[in-house]
Amino acid sequence: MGKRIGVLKKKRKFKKILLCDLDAFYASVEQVDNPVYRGKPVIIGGRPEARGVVSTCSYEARALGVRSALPMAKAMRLCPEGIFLPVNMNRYKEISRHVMAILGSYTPEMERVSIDEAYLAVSPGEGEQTAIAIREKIRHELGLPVSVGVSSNKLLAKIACELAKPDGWSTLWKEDVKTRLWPLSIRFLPGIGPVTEKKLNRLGVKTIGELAVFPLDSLQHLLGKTALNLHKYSKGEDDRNLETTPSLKSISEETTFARDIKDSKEMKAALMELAEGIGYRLRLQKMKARTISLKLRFSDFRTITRTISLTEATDKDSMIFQSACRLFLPLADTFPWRLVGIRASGLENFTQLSLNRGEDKEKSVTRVQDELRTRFGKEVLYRAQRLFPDSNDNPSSKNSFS
DNA sequence: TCTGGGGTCCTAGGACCC
DNA sequence: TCTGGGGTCCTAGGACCC
Repeated sequence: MGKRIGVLKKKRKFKKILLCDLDAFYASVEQVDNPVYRGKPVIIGGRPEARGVVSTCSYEARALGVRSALPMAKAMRLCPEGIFLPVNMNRYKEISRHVMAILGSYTPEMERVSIDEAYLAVSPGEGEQTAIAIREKIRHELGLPVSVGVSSNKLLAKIACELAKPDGWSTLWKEDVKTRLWPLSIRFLPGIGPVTEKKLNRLGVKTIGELAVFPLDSLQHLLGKTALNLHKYSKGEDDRNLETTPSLKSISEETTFARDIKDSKEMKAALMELAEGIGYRLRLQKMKARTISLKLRFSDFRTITRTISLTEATDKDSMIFQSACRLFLPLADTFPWRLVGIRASGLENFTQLSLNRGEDKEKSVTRVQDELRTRFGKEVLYRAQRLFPDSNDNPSSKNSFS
């Protein structure tokens, strides 16, 4: 009887899922801001002499073989006529806020995936019209191309968007799985990168269709827990919900030196800057971290991490710096170093209980510094610290490795 | 050709506790 | 004299994504 009721239950109308992804976002923003760049190979990235890589490039540059993560020096050889620009993150964030506001005006159910990408859930009848409207509105208000995929779940929406790029939109439904999903390379599935692709290729699995008919138990042997998800994906199944309010799990900053360094003093200065950056962002988020990790990359590109759990969560620059130094100490003679990073995890929300009256000197100095940083940026803060070194006498700066 | 930065999630071993 | 089993936390490394 119970089963019978289940069968009779009114069939649920499922929402449509849209994935909106701005095309070559940073490069497109630069082309909108500077019309002379339009139709030309625009390449955004770090300085080649500082070992920078390509962040994003316009489709004109892609046609010449330039790709994200390519070393800038190589991009310059591939594309000597290219327009090479530094990353102007503040500008991209500003545009991103505008884009997200437009997307949010179509539905409250939105998951922001990154600076240039978001999932939307809309009523069953509104998928295609919304895709068209969004593309027109973003083009009209901001001049930016955006691709949109429409389907019944995140996976198919994502792949539909991928297939629609650049500057298009498309759908990909469950009934299209065999004809349109299965012929695609397994690299279209989220979670399959170069390593997993190679593993699967060795088993003779190259397309999503081949993955779908591959025995699940052999797949689990090879890939563990992810096998089950991939197997579902290969059949176009995906039950992930939209995460409309994702929680932050960690905050990290890292820096690659322009040249490998050997000097512990230089390392200390770098750690200090990273610790201050992370402390600032923790306080901005009103969070404290229970775990601090140090990341080192050596000149041969070998990378190690060291982690310490604190007895009490912290948002203090000095505590983050000290923890990083403690982790670094046993490694102080393992140079030369190429990269150093600090990560704060085990994040806890906290609400400030004490008012300014009760705060100690370090706290009040930090608060003033944070305000400077928020208003004028970190370069201005550092200049102020050099001009008024007294304001920089918080305990952290007295620490050293020995 | 010499390989960024900021994230998430998974695995696996060991410590520790009951 | 031989050696449990489960749960949780911590740590290190790696794959992947944008």
